[in-house]
Amino acid sequence: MSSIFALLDCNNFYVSCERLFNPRLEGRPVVVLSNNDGCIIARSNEAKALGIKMGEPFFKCCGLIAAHQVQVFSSNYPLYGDLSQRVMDVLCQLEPEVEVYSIDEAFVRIPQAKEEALLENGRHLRATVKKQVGIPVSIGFGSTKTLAKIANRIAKKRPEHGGVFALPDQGLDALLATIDVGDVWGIGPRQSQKLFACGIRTALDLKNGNDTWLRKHLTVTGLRTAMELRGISCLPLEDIPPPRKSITSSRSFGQPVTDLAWLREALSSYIAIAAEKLRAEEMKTRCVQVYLTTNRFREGDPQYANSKTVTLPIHTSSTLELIHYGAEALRQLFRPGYAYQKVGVVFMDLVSASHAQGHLFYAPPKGQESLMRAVDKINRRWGRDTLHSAAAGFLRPWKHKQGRKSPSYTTSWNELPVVSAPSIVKTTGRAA
DNA sequence: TCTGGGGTCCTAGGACCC
DNA sequence: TCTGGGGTCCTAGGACCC
Repeated sequence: MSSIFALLDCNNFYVSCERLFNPRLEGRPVVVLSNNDGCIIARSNEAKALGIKMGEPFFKCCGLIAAHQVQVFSSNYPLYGDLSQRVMDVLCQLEPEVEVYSIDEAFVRIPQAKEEALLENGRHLRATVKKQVGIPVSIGFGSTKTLAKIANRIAKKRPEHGGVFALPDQGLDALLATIDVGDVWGIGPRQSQKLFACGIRTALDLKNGNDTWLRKHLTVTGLRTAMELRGISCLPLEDIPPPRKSITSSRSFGQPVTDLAWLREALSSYIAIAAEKLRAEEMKTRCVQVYLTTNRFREGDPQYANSKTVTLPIHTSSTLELIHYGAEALRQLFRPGYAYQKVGVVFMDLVSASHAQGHLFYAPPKGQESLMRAVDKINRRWGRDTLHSAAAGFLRPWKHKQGRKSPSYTTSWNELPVVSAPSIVKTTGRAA
């Protein structure tokens, strides 16, 4: 029996998370910034209406933001991650076949049904998430993932549908003719430009494109997208996430760094973050890539960017071992006389911890695994960085900016929201 | 002054093999 | 006059996603 895909997408997710604990933000323009308070990565509808663009550098729209009293927040991933989990939990309780696609999106596979039944189901999901978590979502239905994406877009952009929309069988082409080809999932700016130049301007044009031409100019992924627009499902629901292939950790510095010792500190702390994730997923790595780069936007400055990959004797998940190899790679990469903007680490060649190969002639340092288990346990209980490698430093002058972060309301005991009823209780705590 | 971070997939081209 | 064909594996770079 054929099935239908639904895409559930949280509206302006990070902004909605901020509003949940700060209702005064309702109806006002709000934006959330990327790490290091660099770019705009989430906007309320009011902020979008002001013309603030996604991905725009913060410093470029400061004027607009001040003039309209736009509320600005640093990103608060512990909060967003926790609320995302709650949304997905609700969804999984209501639907058996769910693929969590990103922090704010999930695909659901449901049996084929009449349009009105789909819409009814969607309205129920939407109301339940709103009631139990408080986050507004939009839901779109289509016969493939790509079509569900388009339906979701229509649900979000056209308020008359009340946040839920199902693509009809009749008149689908007329709808696709209203969608820019660049707004189709999988068609990015480069391909969009190429397609436009060749007269393919809408989703309908792409759907009707010539297969040989599409294969040649957009590769198999582009052809797959066209097939999906025709209602031929090429992208299955991945309700069991495939094993992860790499883990990255990197940050831009709050200010340029020239000194190898500071770079090593920063790198060590990023390695610690990535290694913690590695252990949390019960995996090990044998391949560590370190990279560093100067600020490419400062065209007058001398530029340098490079990376080095080292292969370890055997797989490991020990922060200390990984820092050891990472630091050596960094030492080889480092060139004096540059103002560095970022270092980062990538773990590749990941295997499940229980399937890691041993080595006939190499014995890993003893006691690392139990040490790391203890460190993780302490940090889970008392907060990240309660216990960390000395290599990751203490002063951390390189640390990124995060000047406008809201509290971690739902994940830190010290930052719980405080609700007060002034006529009854005089609060002594910090106001929420 | 100030421009994010973390992923995946695909292809072309080189190295190497028989 | 005349220099094969077919295959695998690896990597760097590009494109896309949120």
